[in-house]
Amino acid sequence: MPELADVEGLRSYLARHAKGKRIENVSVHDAGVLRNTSARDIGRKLKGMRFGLPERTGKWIIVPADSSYVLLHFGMTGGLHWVTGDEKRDRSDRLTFRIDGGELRYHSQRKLGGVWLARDRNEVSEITGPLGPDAKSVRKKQFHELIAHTDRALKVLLMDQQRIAGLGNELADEILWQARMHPSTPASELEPRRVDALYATMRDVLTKSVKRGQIPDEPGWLKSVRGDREARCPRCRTAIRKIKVGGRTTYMCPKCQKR
DNA sequence: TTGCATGTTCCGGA
DNA sequence: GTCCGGAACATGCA
Repeated sequence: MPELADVEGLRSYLARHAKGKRIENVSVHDAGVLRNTSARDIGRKLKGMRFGLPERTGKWIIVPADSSYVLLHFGMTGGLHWVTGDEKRDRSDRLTFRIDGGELRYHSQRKLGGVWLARDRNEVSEITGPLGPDAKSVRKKQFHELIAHTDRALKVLLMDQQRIAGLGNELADEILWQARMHPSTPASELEPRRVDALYATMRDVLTKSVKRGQIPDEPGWLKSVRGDREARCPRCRTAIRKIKVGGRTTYMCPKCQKR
């Protein structure tokens, strides 16, 4: 679930329910998601603090809590759940922030993401590591610079967080399918006009996906056939091919996406 | 039972 | 230094 669009959805969900509210306590149900803190430490540091406006960079959510920051990453499975009643905890709920009026639960099935604490902006960037400009807001000129000068596969570049932050396996496939470009195309082969087209498609896919908080699972979207046993291209009905690019399973249409 | 999964990092080799 | 493939992390599902 969590690529740029999903994470942006989680960010606004968090803002809607937790912004400005005081943290009463933090319960850790599975310390396996704590990355640079402990159950005791996170409780001690956050108790009494107020959540500020959460930000998103790439697939990270950074939430100010008074003078410090909470960083959330969701790996391949994970999310947030706001609970106001006495709803029973799910087995994948790993941590709960009890705040004014309810509980914000961080859940993650596979625990590939996690929760970090940072004291300042410097520590925040040490934790996230180097990130390129966010895919949602990168400018066209900068996109050209990022795509040029390398023979690496387009899909690999799009997913490289150090280059452009936020795109994952599904968004990269969706963008390349909509742009009708083969995922293995060496970036340097793209003429400037094609880079423009790729940029425009990326913007369009992201705008529509962010609006829904996920890639639209609708006719006309590659996402709608992802996982189907005998997936067919939503455009031309050709059998979708599954190949490996950059080590990841890649859905593509051999007819629409020529090299 | 085996393979695969929306992410990231580390390691060895070319 | 660059790039690639594979393994690892932990868990559930087909």
